[in-house]
Amino acid sequence: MKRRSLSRLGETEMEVLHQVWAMGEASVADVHKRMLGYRSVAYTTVMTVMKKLARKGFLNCDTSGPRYLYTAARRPAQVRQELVQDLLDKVFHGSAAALVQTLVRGETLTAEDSADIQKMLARLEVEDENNA
Amino acid sequence: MKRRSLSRLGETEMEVLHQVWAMGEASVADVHKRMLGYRSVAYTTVMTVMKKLARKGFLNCDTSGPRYLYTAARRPAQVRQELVQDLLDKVFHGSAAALVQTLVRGETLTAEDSADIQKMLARLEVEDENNA
DNA sequence: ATAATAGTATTACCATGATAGTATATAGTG
DNA sequence: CACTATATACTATCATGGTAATACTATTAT
Repeated sequence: MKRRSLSRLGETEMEVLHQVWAMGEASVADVHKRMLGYRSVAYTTVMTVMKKLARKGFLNCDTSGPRYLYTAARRPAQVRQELVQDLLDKVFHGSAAALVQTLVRGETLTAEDSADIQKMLARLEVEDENNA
Repeated sequence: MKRRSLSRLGETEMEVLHQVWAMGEASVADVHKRMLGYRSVAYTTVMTVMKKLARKGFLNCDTSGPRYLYTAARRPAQVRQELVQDLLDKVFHGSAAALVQTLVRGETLTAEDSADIQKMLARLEVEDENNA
């Protein structure tokens, strides 16, 4: 079976990952409680998902204490990067410009987004010049 | 249980969809032949995927002729838009700027990409002014 | 008309994601 | 030290995506 992109994450998995990232260190109970704030889910479901995330290398689990404590095993930025790359390849054949164009046309960009992005690109160009 | 995965479209599904978009109108054989150009896949696999895409509303199927002809049921731009929105929500909590920042930091942007994007944003601002 | 060909329908298997019930271990408390 | 509250382990169900073999049907060439 073709084990494609290791960064295959389901919706709930992503959700849980976000919670752990946000808390830095979390038990199953911690994550469960936070998730109950906006939707219903069983404690055991969260547990299963966290275990899967650990098996896949997204989380580390410290089992030395009375309750297991999970922490991020990989840098969030890195994980996000891979997810974006995935979409980029699959949907836009690798063209980042095409992706941004979709954002522009979809009216998903706020004025602030636009300004922020321009700032980032400007900075990027300065760096390029320095490296050249 | 309609929880779709992060992309709501599988990899092969996306691949096939791209082929149909590229050809405008295509039979299973057409798509299959093109796919064989870069990877091996069974004819029946392509057929099954196309049928699934039709059931999900991404493709229309004209069964009147001797062979079924599939066409896009929804505008590609629209579909891409949704896929990006999905990633935006799930991974970046809706922040387009954060997404682009990931692109920038991941060195996925070529100089042309950067230039293209700036052009798009500039155009966008002009439009905003006109609408204001 | 019949056989070969080409196309579609049916069916199925496996992996994995989403969800959760039940069983077991363990830490505090009286 | 036994008891209960809680956490984890095990297991199960269901949906869907990827893959494809096999069976059926229609077109075409002889």
